[in-house]
Amino acid sequence: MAKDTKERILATALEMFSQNGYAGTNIRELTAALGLVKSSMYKHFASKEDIWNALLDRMIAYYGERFGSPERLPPVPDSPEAFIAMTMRMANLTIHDAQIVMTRKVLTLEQFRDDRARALATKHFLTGLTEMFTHIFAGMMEKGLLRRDDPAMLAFAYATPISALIHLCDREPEKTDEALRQIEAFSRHFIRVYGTTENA
Amino acid sequence: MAKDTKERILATALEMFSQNGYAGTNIRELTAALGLVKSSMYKHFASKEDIWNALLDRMIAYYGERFGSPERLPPVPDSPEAFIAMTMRMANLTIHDAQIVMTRKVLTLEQFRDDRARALATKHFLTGLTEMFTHIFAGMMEKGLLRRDDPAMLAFAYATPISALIHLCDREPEKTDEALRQIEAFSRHFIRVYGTTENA
DNA sequence: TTGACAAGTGACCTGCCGTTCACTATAATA
DNA sequence: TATTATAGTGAACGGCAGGTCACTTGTCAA
Repeated sequence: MAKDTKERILATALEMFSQNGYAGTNIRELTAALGLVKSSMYKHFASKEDIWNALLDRMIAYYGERFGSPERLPPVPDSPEAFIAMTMRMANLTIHDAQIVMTRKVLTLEQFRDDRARALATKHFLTGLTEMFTHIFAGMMEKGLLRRDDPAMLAFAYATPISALIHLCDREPEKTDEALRQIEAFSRHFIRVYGTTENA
Repeated sequence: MAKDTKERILATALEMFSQNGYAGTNIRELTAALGLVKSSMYKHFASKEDIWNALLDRMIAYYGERFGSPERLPPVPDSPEAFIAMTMRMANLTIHDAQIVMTRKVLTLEQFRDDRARALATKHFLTGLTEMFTHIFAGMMEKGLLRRDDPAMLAFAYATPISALIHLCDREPEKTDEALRQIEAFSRHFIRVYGTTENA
């Protein structure tokens, strides 16, 4: 085994932390899953907590480069159907991407004891999505696709129901299909209520 | 110390489990908080897991008797203002009642490893509130307070944003006031969008 | 060829975990 | 008063947790 051991430790730690939590994970199991012995871990990290901090650094950095900069904002859709399609693309990605799912789970489990996890959880679960949709809705209002209203309020009203269904999928993955159907139904409902043209 | 020790153990367990999780809680601290020594716990419960199961039994029973029966459904409001007032009453209760807050937190922390916690979490966070508002909105539509639409979809669209803000309060209690203001603003927005009469 | 270094090992340490058990104190019951 | 059940105690348990360390191995540069 080569130089990527540090990466593999982080990957496995994310897996185990997201399933059993930080306190419920031990170094023996973690390293054994990599075909190593627990003392080997200390060649790469100073402690268990060090792994946790490195993981959080990663998550924070990843979130920042992915959603932090304005140029990363998605393009404003050109039609109601394009808006629904974009929603479904995002939902599918965020529900099926193992990395993202594990990140959400670990933030869920550690949000009450770690301040950085707490802050990142709020971004992931609430403000991040809302800000993104605020931008999109402002654009759609300019294009005449949505009735004029407070884009931030609409974004909040749109992002949080979807977020609730994403959490449901994290909790009960067997309900994923049902949740995706519900997301689409809600998206269509939303367009029906807030849209300007009543096509399809 | 008397016969209510069992109750006090359960109460303290809920406190500690909701803060540090099941794995992050130990019997020594738990009993010490009650002025007892750890071995005393075993006069009341067979094991740590036994405490956990008893706690879950309680939570499930409490939820059932509180929200399970149809006669426990709240009355349908008679005006938009009454609806908003009811929402704020509910929100204040659920955000400030320590017992309820701890229940939500513990379900959040254990939802991925315990099947009963998983099921109860979905009820608490999603289906319970949604069903309640489905009933309320159906009644409000009958009374002509809401435009005719699918009450279940409206309930989902109303309950989940509020639920998201409740979770925010659990995570960052210092944002409680802001969250309550946001809930009221959202509630007014909702009435503006879905209501039939446009009075304040 | 040698030396230095990075990666991995296994034995060992300390400390805490949940749990058991023989015991005591108390208070109600017979 | 003697008996019995209940609640609480403290010492001890085996086990496993995170962590340290002297050591081996492999790689590569000097």
